Amino acid sequence: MFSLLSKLSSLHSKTPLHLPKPFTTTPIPPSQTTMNTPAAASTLANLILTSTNPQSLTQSLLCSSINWTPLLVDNILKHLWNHGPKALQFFHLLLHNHPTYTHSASSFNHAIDIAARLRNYAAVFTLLHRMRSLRLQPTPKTFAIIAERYVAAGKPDKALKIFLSMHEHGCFQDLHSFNTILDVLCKARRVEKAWKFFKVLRGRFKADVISYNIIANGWCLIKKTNKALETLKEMVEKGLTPTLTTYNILLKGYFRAGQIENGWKFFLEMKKRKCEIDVVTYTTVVHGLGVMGEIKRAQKVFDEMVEEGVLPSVATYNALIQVLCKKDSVENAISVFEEMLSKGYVPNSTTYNVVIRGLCHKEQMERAMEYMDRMRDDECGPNVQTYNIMIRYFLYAGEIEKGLELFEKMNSGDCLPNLDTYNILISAMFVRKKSNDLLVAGKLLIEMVDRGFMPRRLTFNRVLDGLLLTGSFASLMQFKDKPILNFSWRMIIFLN
DNA sequence: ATAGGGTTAG
Repeated sequence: MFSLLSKLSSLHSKTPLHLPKPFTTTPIPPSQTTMNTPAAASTLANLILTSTNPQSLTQSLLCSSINWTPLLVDNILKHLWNHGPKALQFFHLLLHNHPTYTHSASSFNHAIDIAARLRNYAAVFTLLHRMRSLRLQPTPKTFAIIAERYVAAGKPDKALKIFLSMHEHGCFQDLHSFNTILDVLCKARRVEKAWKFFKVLRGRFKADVISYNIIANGWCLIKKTNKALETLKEMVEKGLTPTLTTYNILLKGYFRAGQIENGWKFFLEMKKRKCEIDVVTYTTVVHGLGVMGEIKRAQKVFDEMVEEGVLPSVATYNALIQVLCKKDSVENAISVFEEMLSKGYVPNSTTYNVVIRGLCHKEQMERAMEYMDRMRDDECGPNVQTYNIMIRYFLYAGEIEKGLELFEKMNSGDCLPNLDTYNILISAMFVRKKSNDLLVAGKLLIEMVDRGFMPRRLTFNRVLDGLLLTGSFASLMQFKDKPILNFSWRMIIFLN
């Protein structure tokens, strides 16, 4: 807590420190005038995470003169993304207690997203109504968020229902929002449902090329390339003209379905027809050929694009580096990585993650760690995916302590573990058959549930069985008493 | 945040 405070004051050392009121127990952040830098959001997020007393947290966030802005609030909510309950606690704390600050529509959207992800639909609708009473009209984005969460929770009909009732919430449906709901369904692989819905309403919304592209892409995602073709045929019959995006969708569809020669022929056709193929087209082909092990051809296409004057993007490099890692050698992948640097490209977290995964796969954990450090030096620090890769491979190699060490590191910093992290760690706690590992698994299970993540039933049963068999259940129950209450409450819901 | 290209293990 005090190290946090010193970080806060070092951020704004020129501003005087406001002394806490005599009765407060929690240190108060110093006076801030422009506290909306990413660092400030991270510091405040950590303050919220580490606080155990809601009242003193309220004091800290309200008594100080933090200059609350929508951007700062949004950034804090993003930091707390993988700790939904804390994120909502913070949002409500400002909503109900701050004398002057009012949340923006964007912050409301974040809060609604988090509440919906926790499947707390009552809270979602309360927030929706609160938005309206504050005269912040819910936007089409708000409904897209709710629909997406409904679909993810296996309730696509609820998603359609909320879309159709948008106007009752003061937001009218148009072609944009129609396309959005179609995309939400398709991305969640509910293409059949999207297609039926589309056929009923395409006349009313005057479906355009984008609508058809969305549906075609959906069919491609579930590897039904023929269905995509049929859909596009229908589109042309309706007098709509395909765009380059349409062709790129189909091209990707062939490769994804493993129809590599169809994809290749289609690519040649695109070139012959003189439709201006772009960087996306080339990236699709490089990746598509590469994953099928056609490294030479992939490399050739990459060279060809440069000759044709189409500039590769970071995504193109990422595709090439990935397929080299998988089907060629990490060393060749790394030389492409270095080549990309020398040409002035700035690698992103995907680039690093691809390289790191390649190294891990070749059991070169130390080198992988070095690339993790390089990420820190660049602007993009290691993200959840980076940690998950490293932890997974450490555990896989039997280096459980190192995996746990990395977990502790992320848990105390500003990169919170997600559902994958917990699943990876918990399942590794059963390999050594040590009773202490089972205890750790139990703690992880409590922690994940406390943060709003739902364990799979199998995970839950394995952990409980393990604890009961080794007699560790009692000692687990002494692990902090507050989370356990929350834990049992949630478990009742979980077990119905 | 209206459509297309890079991260995911088994």
